[in-house]
Amino acid sequence: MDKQLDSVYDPHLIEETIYQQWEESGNFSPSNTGVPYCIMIPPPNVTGSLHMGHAFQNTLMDALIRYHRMKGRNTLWQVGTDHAGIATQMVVERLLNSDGVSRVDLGRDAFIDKVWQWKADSGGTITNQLRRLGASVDWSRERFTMDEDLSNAVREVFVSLYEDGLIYRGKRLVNWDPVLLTAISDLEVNSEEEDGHLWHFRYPITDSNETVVIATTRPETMLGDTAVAVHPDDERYSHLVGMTVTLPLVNRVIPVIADNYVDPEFGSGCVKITPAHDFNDYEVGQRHDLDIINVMTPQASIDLPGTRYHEMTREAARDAVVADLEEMELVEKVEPHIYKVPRGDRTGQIIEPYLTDQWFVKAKPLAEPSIEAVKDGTIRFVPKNWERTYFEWMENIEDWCISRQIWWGHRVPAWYDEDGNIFVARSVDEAIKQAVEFHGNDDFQLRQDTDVLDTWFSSALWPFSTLGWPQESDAYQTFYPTNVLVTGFDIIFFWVARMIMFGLKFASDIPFHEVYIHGLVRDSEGQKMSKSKGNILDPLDLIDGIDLEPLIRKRTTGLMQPDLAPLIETATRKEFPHGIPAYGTDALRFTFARLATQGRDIRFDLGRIEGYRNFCNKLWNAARFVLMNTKDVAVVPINQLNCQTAIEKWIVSELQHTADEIQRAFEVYRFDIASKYLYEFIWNEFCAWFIEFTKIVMRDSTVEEDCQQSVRQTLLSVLDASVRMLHPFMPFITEEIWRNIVEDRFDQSIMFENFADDFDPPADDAVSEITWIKTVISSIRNLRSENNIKPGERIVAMHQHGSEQNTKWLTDNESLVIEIARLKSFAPLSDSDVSGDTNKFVSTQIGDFRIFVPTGELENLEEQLKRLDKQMKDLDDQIARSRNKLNNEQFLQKAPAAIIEKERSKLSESQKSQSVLLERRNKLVGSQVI
RNA sequence: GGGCGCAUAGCUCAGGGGGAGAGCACUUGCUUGACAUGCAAGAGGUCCCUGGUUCAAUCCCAGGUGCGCCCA
Repeated sequence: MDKQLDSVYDPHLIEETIYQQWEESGNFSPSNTGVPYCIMIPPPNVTGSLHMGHAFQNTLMDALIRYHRMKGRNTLWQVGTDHAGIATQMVVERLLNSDGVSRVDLGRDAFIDKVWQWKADSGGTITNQLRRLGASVDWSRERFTMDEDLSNAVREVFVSLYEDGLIYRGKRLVNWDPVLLTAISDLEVNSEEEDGHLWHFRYPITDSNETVVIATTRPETMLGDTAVAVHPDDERYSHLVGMTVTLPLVNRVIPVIADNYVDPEFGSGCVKITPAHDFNDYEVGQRHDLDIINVMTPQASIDLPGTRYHEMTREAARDAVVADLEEMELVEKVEPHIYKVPRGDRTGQIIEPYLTDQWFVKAKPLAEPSIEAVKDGTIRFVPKNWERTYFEWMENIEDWCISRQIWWGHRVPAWYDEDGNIFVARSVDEAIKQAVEFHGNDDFQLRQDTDVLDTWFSSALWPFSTLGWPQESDAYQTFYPTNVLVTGFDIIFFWVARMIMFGLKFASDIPFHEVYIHGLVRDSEGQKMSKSKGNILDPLDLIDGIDLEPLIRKRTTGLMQPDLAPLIETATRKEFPHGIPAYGTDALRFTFARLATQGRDIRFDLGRIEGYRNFCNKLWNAARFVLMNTKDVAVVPINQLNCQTAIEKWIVSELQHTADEIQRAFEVYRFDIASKYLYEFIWNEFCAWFIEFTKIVMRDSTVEEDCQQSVRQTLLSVLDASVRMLHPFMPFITEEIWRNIVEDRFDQSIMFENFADDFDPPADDAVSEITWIKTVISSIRNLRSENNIKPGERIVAMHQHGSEQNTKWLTDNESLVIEIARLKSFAPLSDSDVSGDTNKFVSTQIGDFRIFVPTGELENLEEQLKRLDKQMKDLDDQIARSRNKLNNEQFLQKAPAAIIEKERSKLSESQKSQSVLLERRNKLVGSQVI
């Protein structure tokens, strides 16, 4: 070994260098040999930075990619970022505002230039963070949704949907963000329950003294009421239907109508109908042909010139309306009331249903084949139950509002003439051509639609636009459809469904064969991580570590609610009293893999990552040991080893078993299982036993040279095979160890090596042999510990009643038992030897094989008796259960023979153990008497 | 109101029709020549409740309770 490995693994020393080497050597690009394997990265928001969800998701994708690359596939992990229209515009606008400039001052073109400039300066944050994670994405193919070719794809799709009648423009109620001044899709609105009130107002019946009580949570909208509605079967009000009400404050005469929408149990059973400001009311209005009266400005203040409410904010208007009605004694009562408040997911502002002209995608015709593709198994969700969520949404799909009244994004490729005629075209020239044709002359002015498209519109094309579509590029031909999409359940609607719809429509095929849905990363309390809660963990802080004070600063600056800062600080001090230590990328990645169970929540706890950092250190030190002891030994694939000893055959067999399980787990996306097998094999078999065994063999001068050499070769080769299998989860440490295994590997990479040297382990009883030897050693250790024999003290142990095979195994592996169990000798014993001086020994039993160990000082006699009694009680219960079963005729008749046989041997084992325990107990009691 | 999910050790979570598992935490003892980020030995569970199917249920089925999420 040329390089001396340090005794503590320090990830910093290797990670960044190794990644640079990988990237510079172009190792992440497709090999162009083998069966294609492709994953599309869910493009992160270009304004964003890496959060725990990204880190988790990208770890899983990288594991898949590296696994398949090592399996010889032609692998592409397509990377890129999303222009994130609203989010990016907000970021840049905020920057401008801090310089005292507004977006409007600047004008559209200049503003967009600013955004591009900002993107060039700081848009690379997240991609650089991906590098720290070790993501083996093909950087040479990096794409951005606003790139020219991707923008072409967007225009192509828009125009062709329009030509197919699947895109239309219409005046509809949409979710309107009064701060951003744009429509947003219903998926971008979150409704949470909040405290409010339910106001009961009396509306006077026209030309009558009677009044009718309506209940509302939003009094200010009454200014736009155009009806009052009751349930058709509600006898309390049936006499009113068909009459009119004179709306107070504005004195509009409006009808009383009957509609099933009304819930007679809610409030007074009588509701006001405001079609311009409520989605349900809008529907009612359509059914009853009601007037639609808009009373608000885009900024959500009242727009009723001539009234005192004009230009009031909605909040002020609410107070004013209530006050005025109170003055008129038309307020029946006010109750506290919890109701759902819709808020924009970007601004947190209350969203207004607002009547505007917008562009929509007609979703149903696109949804149908998309539903079918999942129903018939062309696309599989993993875990499967997410299909229900998908179907639920797809089967009730609403038209998709795709226009946004912002500047940053793909501008709607539609042009209008002065008369409002629409020309949808791939370019302005084409639009002009259409207009000329339409008008028969060129005497017109065209202006392009000022709206841009929803960011998800371009994201929906990601699987094929990044590969070159609409060109029939090589990449597109090779890698489409992609193999698997890895994503969270929170964007099944936003993204997964839409990619399927557009993929089927435009690429004539599904975008991916499988959709692996992972859980969401939460904090150790199970809370969603969010800036406002102050419980964010930055993956890079877990990798590099962070002191407490900077961590607190990070969590408490830039809060939307700064008054929460003290609370956050206290909680942070409590949870991380010493800050966060540096765990390294591999430990973080392995933690994610171990946590990737099929549940919907992933709780992230520092205890876990600490454990897996220790695992890195364990592996590191195991490698150190192996390398120190295998100078001048050649590494070979496992299936070419010629094992000389049982311990080699055993470890190789365990290794292959592990390899089988890991590969099985990878095929079904069980990263938790794959990583668990790796951990168990490396720590509990390779390190805990095999390395210890090899120490004995390598130190034993009586062992023949070629046998020792064989053990060394196996030791090195199993390490080599282990780091290869671990590589998809822990790319850095495995690369470093692998390179150290052979000197001339220093300029190569483990990432192209075989994942596993699959073979069928020979039908050899080495596994039973070594498993038995391990049990013998453990049993002796157990006796030592229970009888307070000092760990370092060499003792004389004896055995009895071993079968011929036991004896042979023991002879063949005597030094292993003697050294590891710290014995002076381990000799057979006759019955007479034992009975002669029973008090001097304690014993235990493996089947018929009995082990005797001389007793140390008998301390804690009481405690030992207690322990024995408990063991005996457990055995009694076990014996009773087995007897019960075996005495049951039905069981003997119907249970499989193997089960019955198992039960019999269980019974006899238990009875034997029982007698041994009894003997030990008698001895203990006897020694007490003496 | 509709849909989905969860309930197993102190904590976080695997598991699976026939002997209850892991990591962390805990107890005890150890500088055993790779590793104290370690070694060894332990303690700890009514597998939420009730009923059903079965020779056999922690697992399958039904109902209940509690918790969570999504959609309206």
